[in-house]
Amino acid sequence: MPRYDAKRIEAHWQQYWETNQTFRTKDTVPTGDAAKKPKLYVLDMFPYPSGSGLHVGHPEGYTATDIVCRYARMKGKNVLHPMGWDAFGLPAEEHAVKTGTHPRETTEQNIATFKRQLKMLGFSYDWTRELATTDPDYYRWTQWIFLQIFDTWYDADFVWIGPDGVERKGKGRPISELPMPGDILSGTALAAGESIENVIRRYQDKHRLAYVSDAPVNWCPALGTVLANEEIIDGKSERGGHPVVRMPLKQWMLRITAYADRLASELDELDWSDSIKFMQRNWIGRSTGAEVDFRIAESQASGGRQPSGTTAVFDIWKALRQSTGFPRDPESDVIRVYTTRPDTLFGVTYMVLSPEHPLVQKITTDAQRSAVDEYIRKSSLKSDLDRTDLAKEKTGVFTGGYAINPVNGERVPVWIADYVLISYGTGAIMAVPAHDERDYEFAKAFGIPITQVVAPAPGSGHIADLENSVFTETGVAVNSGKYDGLTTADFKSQISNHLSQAGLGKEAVNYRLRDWLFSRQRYWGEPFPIWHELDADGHPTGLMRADTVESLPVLHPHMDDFKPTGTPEPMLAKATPEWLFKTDTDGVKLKRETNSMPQWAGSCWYYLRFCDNKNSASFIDPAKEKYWLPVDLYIGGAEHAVLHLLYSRFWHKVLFDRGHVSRPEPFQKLVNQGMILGEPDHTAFEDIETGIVLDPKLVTRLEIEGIVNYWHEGKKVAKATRSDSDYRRQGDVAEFWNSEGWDQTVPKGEFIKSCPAKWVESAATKMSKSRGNVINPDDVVNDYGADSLRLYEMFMGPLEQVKPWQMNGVEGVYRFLGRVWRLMIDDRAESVILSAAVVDTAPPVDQLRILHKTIKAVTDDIDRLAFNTAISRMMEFTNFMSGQETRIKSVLEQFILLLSPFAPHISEELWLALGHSGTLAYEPWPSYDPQLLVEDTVEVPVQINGKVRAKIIVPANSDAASLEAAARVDEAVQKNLDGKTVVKVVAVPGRLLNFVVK
RNA sequence: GGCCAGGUGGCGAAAUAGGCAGACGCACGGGACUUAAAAUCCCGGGCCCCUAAAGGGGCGUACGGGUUCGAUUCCCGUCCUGGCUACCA
Repeated sequence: MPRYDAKRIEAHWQQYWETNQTFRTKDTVPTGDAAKKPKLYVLDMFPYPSGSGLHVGHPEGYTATDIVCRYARMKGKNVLHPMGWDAFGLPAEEHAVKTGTHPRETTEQNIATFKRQLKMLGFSYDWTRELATTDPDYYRWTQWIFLQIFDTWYDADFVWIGPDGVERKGKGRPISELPMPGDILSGTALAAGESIENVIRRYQDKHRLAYVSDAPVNWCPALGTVLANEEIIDGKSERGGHPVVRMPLKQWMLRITAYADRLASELDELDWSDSIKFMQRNWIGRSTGAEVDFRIAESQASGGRQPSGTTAVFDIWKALRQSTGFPRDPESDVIRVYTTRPDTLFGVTYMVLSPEHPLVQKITTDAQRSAVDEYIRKSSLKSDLDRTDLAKEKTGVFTGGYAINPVNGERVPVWIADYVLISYGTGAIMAVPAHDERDYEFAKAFGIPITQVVAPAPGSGHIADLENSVFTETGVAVNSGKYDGLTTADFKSQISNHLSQAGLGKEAVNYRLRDWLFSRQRYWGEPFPIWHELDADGHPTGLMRADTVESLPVLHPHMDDFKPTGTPEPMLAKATPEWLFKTDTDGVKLKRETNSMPQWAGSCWYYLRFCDNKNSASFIDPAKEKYWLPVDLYIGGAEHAVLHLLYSRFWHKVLFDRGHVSRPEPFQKLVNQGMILGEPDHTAFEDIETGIVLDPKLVTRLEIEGIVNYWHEGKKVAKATRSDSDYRRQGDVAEFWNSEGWDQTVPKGEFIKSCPAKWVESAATKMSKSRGNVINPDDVVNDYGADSLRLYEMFMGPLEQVKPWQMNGVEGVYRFLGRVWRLMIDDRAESVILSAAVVDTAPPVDQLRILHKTIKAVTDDIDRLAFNTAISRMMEFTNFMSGQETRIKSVLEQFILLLSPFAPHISEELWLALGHSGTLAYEPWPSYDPQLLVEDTVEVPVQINGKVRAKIIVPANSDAASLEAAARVDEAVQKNLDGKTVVKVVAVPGRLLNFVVK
């Protein structure tokens, strides 16, 4: 009983916090004096409640935020710290396919497990704000936000002043404000049998931020759904690693590309790590360059070469081009390319169309047609994986066609090759083998000429050796007619101007980011609040109607059979006709959209709902949004650095443009915790003869008379180790225990002579079920308690760093808590009573001093999120106090307050034992007296030529002269200075003294 | 291949406006308590050399250079590890 009993203490205080609603945040926006309290919104990335329960990686970030929140409450802040569940997703549905259990049931069970585990760790969440993305009350508003996006178009030219006073361009605006082109207004766009209203609706549908597209998508048969580009890695599904095929399907897309510029540029104002910002910018992949038109040569038969050189080229072209000017139909007689290096136009020696390019058929000559068709067929069969595998070998086929280089009139051959992607830029490139790596490889492979047009800038140290390597640096133009001698930068801006004046090209911006494929074919996702109109025969007309806000949420239909359809037909298409069809008030027949939303949808806006999770009239009360947003601190894994954070920022910006939220960015400060790796396994053996690493699971351990022998498939492979009692290492040699004692030292990497296997030390790796190295938080809490788990995860190392688990480390912090306990509790008494060493008198200066040092250090460290060093400072305090005969109660009290954010349960218990009642959660955070941090005397190292030769104790405020004087009388210093000439003395008062001698 | 982050004892790590390298913890060794063990408490420790010991000397923050009175910290080059990204024109 009087010993530190984590289990009893933790159960008691968790009960106390729950009964007293200790961490409930007031549901109203504070007014009057309360409004003067600063607010702090601290958010964890909410977990997907998987069937396997909490992983030790989860509490890492959650403990960090919990420390910040508990600290902030004591600092007098109004804290919002919620938790919820990202609960839609495939696993529950896959489970339903296997067992017939409804996904909702599985989800609810998993949530219950997660919730129990989180409560067991004593996090100070306001559980009244709990939400799950699968709650109809929640996804009602997910559907509502979708309708907002559906109702919005992007006006790229709209100029407006942001809330920060900065002028911005481009804004999402209501679809009703979309300007109509002249032919619609004049009625000339009217097709036979179609009303003008429908023509307008079709035009609007094309411009919505949520639109239906027929483009090729990634269909994953194994998962029974299409996947976003972002969900595919090396041509396989991110989830499960299943193959993916590309096929054209009608799918919902969100026009995230419209926001690409703002998503990139508005990162600047955020307090995120550079690497995350970099990854987001990289993903958006903005590049600037030019689009240039190459006219297709009139006839392949005409051998008449256009005059070479730059003479009047632009004039010739002006005459040739049609009067429509540059922005014209790219499928006519020009090949439009995108390039970031318009300065290399004179170096174009061929062009490449992607195999899917619409001009391929038109340009291909009869002689080449069969070869071209064969190449197209082959590349369409290639999965993305094959394309990556063959990345080194360039392939392609000549079409037989030629195009005219607009700057010099040269005829250049047009090829097709799958290294040019239809989905980026214009799907066609001008190839400059001299100055582009890929073009260089291709030209070398097919014997295409290489023309140098950029020379290294004088003095740059670069050389251009085009026989053997490509030159991609910037430099000075050569072989470029009148542009010769211009630097790359000057050339770029001049040529862009000239091209655009001549109507041959224009400056252009391209993004790597593609529009977001937003539909899935699964059951367990939000249904779309959209209906498709049907004509009298029951065929879709292509026109859509949105559900009214009042009719939300669109609930899932009841289904007993969760087997995928095996085709791209969505699961919801198997619903009953009652769910699928209705006749609208105007008599039009409607069919429901049967796709569902991807898992990302719910997580795009949950941080908003936490502020106001019971609101049935609106997704969030604007006053609450204004008060709580932005999230002040957002902590989660780096795996969400790109997708989740990009998607939710996009949604937030749409909501902002439409006036539903007051700021353009949701997450002010973002921190990514580093992954916790599995404990390195010391039992691994490599067969000396074959070099094969043996599966530790197949190695049997047999202990005879203190010697551990290992057997693998009937063969003795090694003896010794796992436990440290029979293995030890000193420097580069290992020693093994055998019957004679410690064996002779053996060089590292070898093993005991008689053993046909050598020792292999395995590195720490990701925790995974297959490796069997998953640590279950339940076990840790059971053995050591929640406070120890929390403390250990914070003590392991810097929050953002990847670090391996070591169960011994938990033991260490557990011992620390035991020491703290015994510092003040009499552990031989029957009940929890203060130890006799604790006295309530005025503290001696040394106890006071270390207390105030600790207060400062811990406070600063929490502010920096440097929890590992904060804990080590508290350990130092404890070590010091353990050695004190009497410990002053007031000192211990202040210390307990410092400890409480880290180890709240034991702290509450000790606070109570120290004579307080109730919780310490809102006690004022200790402050320190700077006077007490100043020592009277300091020890200063004395260096001779940079080497420490002595240490002197001097008054803390000694100046340079008195430092030197004190050092010169020191015996060791004198000895070292003897017979030498002091050339120079460097004195840093309070820190160091250095004699430079000869 | 490109970009980013990092390389410090047996291990996790600490210390950078350039100033005593290795705090704190683990593991290890020695001791105390105990019939014994566990628990707890105390002491030790980067490596190498000299010394019986006290003590002293040398080398040390991946490697090679540089700047400086002084470099784990700044600069240049090399090697290695982790992460992201991979034909984005």
